[in-house]
Amino acid sequence: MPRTLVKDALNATGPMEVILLQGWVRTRRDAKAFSFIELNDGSCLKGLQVIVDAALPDYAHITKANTGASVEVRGQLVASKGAGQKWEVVAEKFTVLGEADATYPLQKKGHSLEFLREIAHLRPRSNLFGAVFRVRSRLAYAVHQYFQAKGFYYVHTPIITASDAEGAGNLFRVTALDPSNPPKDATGAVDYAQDFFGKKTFLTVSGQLESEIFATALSNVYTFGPTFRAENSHTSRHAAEFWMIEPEVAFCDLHGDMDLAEEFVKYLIRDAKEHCAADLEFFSKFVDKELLARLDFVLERPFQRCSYTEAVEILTKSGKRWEHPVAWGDNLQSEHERFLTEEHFKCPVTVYNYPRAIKAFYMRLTDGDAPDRQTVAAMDLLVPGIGEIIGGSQREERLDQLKEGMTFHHLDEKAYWWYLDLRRYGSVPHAGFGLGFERMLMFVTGVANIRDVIPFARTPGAAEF
RNA sequence: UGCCCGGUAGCUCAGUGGUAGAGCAGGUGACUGUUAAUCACUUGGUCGAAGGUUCGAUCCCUUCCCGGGCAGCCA
Repeated sequence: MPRTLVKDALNATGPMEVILLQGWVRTRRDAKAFSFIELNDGSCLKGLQVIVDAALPDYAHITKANTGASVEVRGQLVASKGAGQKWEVVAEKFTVLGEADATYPLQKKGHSLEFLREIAHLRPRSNLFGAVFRVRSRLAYAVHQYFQAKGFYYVHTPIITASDAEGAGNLFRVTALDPSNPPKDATGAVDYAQDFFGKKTFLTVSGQLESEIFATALSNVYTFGPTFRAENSHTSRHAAEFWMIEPEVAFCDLHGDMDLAEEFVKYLIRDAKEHCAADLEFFSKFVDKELLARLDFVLERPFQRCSYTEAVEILTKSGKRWEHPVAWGDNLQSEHERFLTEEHFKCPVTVYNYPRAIKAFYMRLTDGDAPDRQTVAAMDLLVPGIGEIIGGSQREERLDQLKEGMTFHHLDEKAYWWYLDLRRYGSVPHAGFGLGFERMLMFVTGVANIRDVIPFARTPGAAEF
């Protein structure tokens, strides 16, 4: 007999004569003549109440059906006599498949997130993490739906890369050399020419440069994959391994890029609201009371846009005392970004046209800037509570300007010969951005720590599981 | 990497210079169409580790380990 998921049983339109359920016991309440079991199989947040009558031959096993035990129930789906649920199952056959003794760490009470992180192999069985990872799955799907429906092609950019100077943080080295006895060259340095790839290689920090190759062939492309940064970051919004979505669009300028970013973010929020309503309600109740109101608010209005120069003016005139002074040419600090999105605009803000010196070499030089206020067509999307969720730019499509940019940033043209070739042959204006998938999840779920929206977080000093 | 906070029962925490307590969980019993059930009783601790100060340290000091927050780096 086929198994019925709890989700489908709860959505039943009428009683059912016989139904098979398999899942895990969340809690058991014993009465004199029968027991109540709350059965959860992860298919949805809610569990299904099972009634096991003491007259059943299987009732002897009921004491083994503790919180955490896996069980199988065959029985009748009937309208519940109790309040709190529409349907319940009256067991006819009840089997404990896998016991869980008193050492089972998940109790029928709230646990701290820190504790749950230490038991990352069991935390998906909790309400909160079940909900988080259902939303994560749904949004990953929505990413593909969004881009595929818009005619974007999905490109798999390499995980192992030889580009080591993209300016996006420290890289993890990939090597097959024996670390205790590496080959040396004439100068005594490690000879990577003898390594697996014949050169230094790293885990990717971004698929952007490669996706530009495909954008200048397939027009509209996106990547969605793991990204690695060997930064020693101890914050609630940084991980060493995270997933990033990077669309790259040919024949697109910075404004088209910002439009796309805004539409995409709103699409994901709308999709989660539509397909993960129960899970979002749970977050709204137990994680962040203002979550649903904030998501609605964000959906309803256009994101604010302001140039870096305007942002500096706003910050300067705010009358606020900044820990880090505000000056044109300096990077916006967290406190500045938070002020813009949380206090000044009180909504997501896209800041664009940043000073050239603080941005990457591949960003397009803005025409007509004063010589001492040179900017590039970069944009950051800032959201309340998290800060930067998207970073993007229009890419420099003009060969001479790109070369000049590389000189400006002290990069070696030779290492980027293929990247320059894209500007030599049929170059087109193009733009793209990177959305941190986990940061998006944090925004949608209200979960405040990035370690709690990724199944197995990799952070400095932590690679368990 | 810098600054700050924390580590006491399985979990969440309180506490004191004289070697410890609560709630929940676990166990036993009672009771109940219950629903984080309820009530009674009960088991349970090298107070993160190592040094030091002290007659005596879980408490004070130092170092280390671990967790967390903020900043920088960014997504």
